[in-house]
Amino acid sequence: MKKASLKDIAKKTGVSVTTVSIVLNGNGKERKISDSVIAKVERVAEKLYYRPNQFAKSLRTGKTFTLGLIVDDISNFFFAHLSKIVEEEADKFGYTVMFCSSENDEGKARNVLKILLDKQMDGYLIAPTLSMLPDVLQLIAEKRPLVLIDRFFQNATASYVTLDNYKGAYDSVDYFANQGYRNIALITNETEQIQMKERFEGYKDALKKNKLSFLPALVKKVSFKSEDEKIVIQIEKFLKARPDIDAILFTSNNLGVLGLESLRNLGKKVARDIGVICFDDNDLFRLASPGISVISQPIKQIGKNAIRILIDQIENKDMGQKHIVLSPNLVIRDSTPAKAVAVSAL
Amino acid sequence: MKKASLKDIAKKTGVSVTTVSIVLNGNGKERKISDSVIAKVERVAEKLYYRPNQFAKSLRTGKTFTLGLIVDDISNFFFAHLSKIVEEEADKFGYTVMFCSSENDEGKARNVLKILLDKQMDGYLIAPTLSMLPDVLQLIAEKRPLVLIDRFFQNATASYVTLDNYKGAYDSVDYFANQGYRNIALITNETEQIQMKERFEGYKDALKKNKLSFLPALVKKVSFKSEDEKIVIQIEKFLKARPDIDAILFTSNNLGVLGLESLRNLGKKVARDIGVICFDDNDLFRLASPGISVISQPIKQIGKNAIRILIDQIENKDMGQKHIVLSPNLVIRDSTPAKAVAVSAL
DNA sequence: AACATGAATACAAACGATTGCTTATACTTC
DNA sequence: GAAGTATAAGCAATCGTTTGTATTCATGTT
Repeated sequence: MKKASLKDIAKKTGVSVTTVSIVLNGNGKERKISDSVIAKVERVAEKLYYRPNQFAKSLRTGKTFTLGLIVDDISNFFFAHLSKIVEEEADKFGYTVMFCSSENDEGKARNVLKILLDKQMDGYLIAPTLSMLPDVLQLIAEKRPLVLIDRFFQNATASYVTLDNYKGAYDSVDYFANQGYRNIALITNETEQIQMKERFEGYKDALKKNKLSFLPALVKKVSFKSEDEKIVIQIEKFLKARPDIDAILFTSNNLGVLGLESLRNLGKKVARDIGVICFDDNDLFRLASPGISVISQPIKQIGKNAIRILIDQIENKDMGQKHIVLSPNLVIRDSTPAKAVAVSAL
Repeated sequence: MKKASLKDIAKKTGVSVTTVSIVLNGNGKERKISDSVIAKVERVAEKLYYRPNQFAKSLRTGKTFTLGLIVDDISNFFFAHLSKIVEEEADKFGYTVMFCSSENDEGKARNVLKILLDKQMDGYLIAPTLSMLPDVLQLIAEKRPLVLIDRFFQNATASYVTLDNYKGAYDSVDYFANQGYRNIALITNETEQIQMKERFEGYKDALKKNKLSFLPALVKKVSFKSEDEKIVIQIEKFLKARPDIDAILFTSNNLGVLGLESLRNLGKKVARDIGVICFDDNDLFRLASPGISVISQPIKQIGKNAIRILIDQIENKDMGQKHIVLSPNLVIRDSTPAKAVAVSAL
C-alpha cells in the first residue's frame, strides 16, 4: 500500500486538507475545529498509518530537525564517543544527527561537507580539516548555524568548543620533567591544524620552563599519506635514530596506539625503558599494563556545550560568537614513573 | 545572502526555469540547449553559489540518496568500524549515510527507528534489537529496501548479513579444550538476541564434543540495566564464586574489556591464571600484554555485502531475500597458552 | 506556397505540506 | 431586523524542483 497523504485523509473524512493539517498538528482545539471532526480525522489518520512527508514539510517550513556532524574518523575512540554524546544531547532537543567522517583525507573531506551542505540540515557541528575552510566560510556567510569542535580556524568568525591543547601538552611535559625525564620526544602528525600547533607550542614552552633545550630532532611529524611508509615503521625509525629518548608525548590517540605497537616491536618496555603520555584516553590505555598516562578530554562537556550553542543559534537566533576552551585532565597511570636520580646528585 | 533558487538563475539569465533545470542537471547537450545558453546558465549558477534544494528535489523525485544505519552503540569498536566501512561503500554508489545508535535501550531504539522512518531514506541498514520487530515488519510490509546486519529475526522475511556465531563460539571452546582447559566459563549478556543464542549453542556443543559437561553455573548472563550493579562488579562476583574457572569466553568486545578490568581487580593474571577469548577484535586486545585471543569479525566484508545488497534493492528492485553468513576468524594470541599437563598423566 | 521537420526553449502541473485570508453559518444585541 | 461577532471550516498560494507537453521559429522538401 502506498503512503497516505493529507489529501487521502481529507477525501476519506470529507473535510478539507487544511482542516486535516490543523488537526494532525495538534492545533484543532485552538483553531476551534469541532470535536467530532477532530476525532474522525485522527481515526482515519491512524487507520491509514499516516506519516507526514518530511520533504514537503521541510520545503514549506524550512526546518529539518536534523543536525550534521562531520568528524575525521568515526572509528577513532575520541570521535566515536563524542558522536554518542552529541547524539544523546541532540535527541533531548528533538533533533537527529546525521554524520559523516571525512577520513582525514583532504580530498574527501571537502566532498563530504558539500554533500552535507546540500542536505540542508538545521545546523552543523564540524571538526574541520584545513581544506574545509572555504566551505566553512561559506556557511558563515550564509549565517547558517555552525559550531566547530576540537579545532577551529583563527580567521573564521565561528563559535567553537575545544580543549586547551596548549595546557595539555605543557602539563604533560612539565610532569615528565618533574619526574626526571630529560629527553622528551614529541610524536605528532603532519597537519597544520590549529590544535596540533598549540600542542607543539605547549611542548616547547614547558621544555623552556624546565630549562631543557628544544631539539627539532626530538620531534617526529608522522605522515598519514597512504603512499608513505606505514606509521608504525615511521615511528620505529624515529625511535631507533634517537636511542637517548626517555619519554614520548603522543599528540593523538591513534598515534599513541601505533606508537605502543612500535615500542613493542623494538622491544622497549613502557615505564621501564621509556615514559609515555598520550592525548585522549581509551580502553587500551586504561587497561594496558602498565597503564598509560593520558591527557583526557572532557568529551561529555565538549558535546554538551557544542549542542547547547548550536541549538541556541538555531532556535534563539543567537549568533553571537562563543568560544569555549575546556581544561584537559592529566591522568597519571604507570607509564610515567619517576626516574631514578643519578647517584652523583645525592 | 539568501540561497539562490532556479528561479533566481532564470531571472538573471533571461531563460526559463525549465531550461536552467535541464542545464544544471547536465542534460543541456542532449536536450539541444544552445551552447551559449548553457554557458551563461552555468556561469550565473556558479556566481550565485547555487545549490539545489534537496527537499524540493526529493519531493518531486522521491529519491534522497541517503541511507539509514541503526546500530546499538556507535562508540563500540565493532560498530564504529562497521559504520566507517558502510559509509565508504555507500559513498562509492553516491549515497550518504545517516546514523543513529539505539543505545541498546529498548525504549529508545524504537523511537530512533520511528524518526528514521519518518526521514524517508532510500534504504535501511539495521542491527536490530528485539523491540524493533514491529517496525521492521512494517518496513518489510511497505517493501522498503532493508538489510539487517549482525543479527536478524527468524520470522521476518528480510535480507541479512551476519557472522557464523555458532562457529565462532564452537571453535573457541574447542580450542580451549585442546589447550587443556577444563572449566570453561561463558560470559554473555542477558538479551535474547539471536546472535547471543547461537554463541551459547556453539559453546554448549563444543563442550559436549570434548566430553566436558555443561554447567549452568559456569555461564554468567550480565545485566546491562542501569539500575543493576556495575558490570565489572557483576563479573567479579561471578568469578569469585567459581575460583575453579580456568578459561573464559566473552561474547562481546564490551564484555571482554570490562572482564579484563574485573580480572585485574581480582589480581588474576590472564594467561598465567586464566585463559581468555573474546568476540570481536580491538586495539586493546591486539596490543595488551599478554595479547588477547579473539574471534574477529570480517567487518569489511559485512559492510560491503550489506551495502551491495541494499543498493541492489534500491536501484535494481531486486527484493529477493539474501542471507549471507560470514565465517569468523579465530586469532590466537597469548591469552590462551597450553595448560601444563598434570604430572600423573605422564 | 504549403507543409513537415527539427532545434531551442517555455508553460504549467505536480510532489505534499503549511498558512494567511475568506467565507458561511449561527447567535447576540440593540 | 440590521449589524456585529463568534464559530467552524475551506480556498488558494507557496516552498523549489522536475518533466510531459506545448510553442516558436527557421530550415528543408515537394
